[in-house]
Amino acid sequence: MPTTIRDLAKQLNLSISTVSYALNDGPRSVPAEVKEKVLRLAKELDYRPNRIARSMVTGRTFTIGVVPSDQFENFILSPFILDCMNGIINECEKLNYDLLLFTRFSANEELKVADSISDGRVDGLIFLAPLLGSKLIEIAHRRGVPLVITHSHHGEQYATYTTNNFDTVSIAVNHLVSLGHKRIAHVYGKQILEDGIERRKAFEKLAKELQLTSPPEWQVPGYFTRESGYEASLKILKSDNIPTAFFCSNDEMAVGVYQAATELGFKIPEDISIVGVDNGTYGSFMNPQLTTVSQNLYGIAVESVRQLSNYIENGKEPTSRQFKSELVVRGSTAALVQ
Amino acid sequence: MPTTIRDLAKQLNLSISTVSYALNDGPRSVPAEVKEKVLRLAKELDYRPNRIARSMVTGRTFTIGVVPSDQFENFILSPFILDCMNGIINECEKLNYDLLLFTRFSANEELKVADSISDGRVDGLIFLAPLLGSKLIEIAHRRGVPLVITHSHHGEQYATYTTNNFDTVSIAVNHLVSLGHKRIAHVYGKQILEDGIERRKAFEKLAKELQLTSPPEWQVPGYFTRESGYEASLKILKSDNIPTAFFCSNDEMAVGVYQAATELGFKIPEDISIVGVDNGTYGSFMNPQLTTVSQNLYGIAVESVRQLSNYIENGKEPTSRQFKSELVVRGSTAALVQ
DNA sequence: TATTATCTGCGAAACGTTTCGCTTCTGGGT
DNA sequence: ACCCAGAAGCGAAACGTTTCGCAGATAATA
Repeated sequence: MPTTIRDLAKQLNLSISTVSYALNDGPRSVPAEVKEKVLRLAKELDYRPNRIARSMVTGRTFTIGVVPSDQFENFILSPFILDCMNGIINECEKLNYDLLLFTRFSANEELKVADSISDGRVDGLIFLAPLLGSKLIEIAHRRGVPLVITHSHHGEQYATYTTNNFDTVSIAVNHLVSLGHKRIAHVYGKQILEDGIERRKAFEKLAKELQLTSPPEWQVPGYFTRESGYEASLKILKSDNIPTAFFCSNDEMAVGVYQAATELGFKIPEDISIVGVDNGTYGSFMNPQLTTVSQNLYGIAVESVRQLSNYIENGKEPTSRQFKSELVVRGSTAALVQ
Repeated sequence: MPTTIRDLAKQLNLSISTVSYALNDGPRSVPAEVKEKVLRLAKELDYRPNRIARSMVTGRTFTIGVVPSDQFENFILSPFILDCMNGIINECEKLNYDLLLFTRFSANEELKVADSISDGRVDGLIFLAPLLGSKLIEIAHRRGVPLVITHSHHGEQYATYTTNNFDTVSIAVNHLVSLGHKRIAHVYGKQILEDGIERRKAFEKLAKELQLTSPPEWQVPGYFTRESGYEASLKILKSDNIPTAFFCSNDEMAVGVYQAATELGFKIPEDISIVGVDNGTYGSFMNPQLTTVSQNLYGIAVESVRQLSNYIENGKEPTSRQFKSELVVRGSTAALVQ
């Protein structure tokens, strides 16, 4: 059995409270020699406070919970999630939080998950790009768990950290247009995620405004995964009506388009230009490197942790923020040659 | 304030213990109607047991801690770590554990980290490819925390889940040799990780045995990162003595070599063959796709979680296992044409 | 009928902390 | 000499559970 504070008190003929004050440097003072005695014995007996017991009385756990969106197997493999996680982890390290990763996110156990995320183990929650219909947020909120949301809104009452999807798409499409492209296909993402829906709408709007050639059969559904990008673009590329450029709602799908295009003998960017969204790590691995719209996933993650922490520690209400997207021109886009 | 078991007991004029038995279906029986009454009120008042309090008395947290190796910034971005984490997460979900990700892994705080990982918040620990000199394992072990180690040994007394590095390297090198390559460079990995050291030794041994041409200036140091692979290979590729193939101690560095080679106008695999290790997700994104030695990172992760869990739940001592590596031939290697 | 088992249910201890209220002692200021 | 502030220290409550030991009632066994 590990040493407890009681063991220390007994061996030193001190009360538990005095030992506690000595160990924690407060909230009451103890004479220097007593403190020293206590610390020495603590070290000798390899004492370390039981965090569970401490949490029990203080109500604090110094742990932040990360809730991935449900129905999202292997979510950690998604470069999008990855960059988010990286920001969260690094900022948590700075602010001295550990991270609890909830694993039971299967769709059919929503209530169990709801209990799991609000059972006192965390000081606050970060919802990572939650699905649109998810009730978890509302439940956690009602139960008084501090929370912030990244990459989605879910109502005015929540603090959200997002980008403006219309701007994002606009940046990508205008880049293509400025290179002379008018015939642009869109591989859109999951339609149960805010980003997926909004970007699709944005592209439709822009296509009209900019008078692009982009018939319905060039609007193809992906699921924000490489495979889906591959499948979706394959259909278009095998048809007899081929666009000169692809706008992909995220980088992963863009990678799939690369693959499809390359397999069919198209050269990137000579035959086909491709733009993605996210500026994930993968993109720069490609050859040619992927042109993309950077979402500052890292910064968004950092900010959401900061605000959550500030609420937990100081009660300062987190305020929503929308981040700017930014064009990252690399090798997968080129001027159209007629 | 959330509803407590005491609230339920008071409202129902029952004792706390009876309510507890009703809620937990044991360890003592309660009449059906009482149980129903309790469950109904529990639902009505949105009662959910405080997990901290439960842990306090049971000593169980149903949480497994993941300890990344120290001095490893942005570790989650490493595809190697990623695949490990993915296996861990998925298996934890199956076995109903949540995951605590320790964040304070800065080198200069080893003792703090040591306390952090052994303060009662987890039922067991997984050490993810720990550094060779790390004292954390020994400390945690001494303190009685159940633990397993992946991708490293650290002494007979620990349960470890690894691959045979000599075999791994041998598979890669023999593949190259079978294609006619004799002039092979090696971008080796971090020399504070067991994998880095062992693979380097293995390559040296094999180079001798197979009478390869691989002068010292072709043994270049990388740090298991893409950047380091790029830098390391650049030197070789810019010299006037160019190998026909590169063996890279992991996929990430191989990606760096791709980049360097491509920039300098070498064609893969026509001019230069490249083999990596790990079979990480990235490799299949490359063009041509990377030939690699698969390490079954996922399986290793799954097994380590299983064994750890089996020890926690049933006291069954975890037993070390060594996993087989496997050649995955893709597009980055080709027969040597002279 | 007497004895023993089973069912109900309660009270209280225990887990390991933090912290409040209280008492006693010391020393400085009038 | 007296008062009061502050220091030093102790005991106990509190956090919210689980579970043990007991006791009384009811049912089963001989």
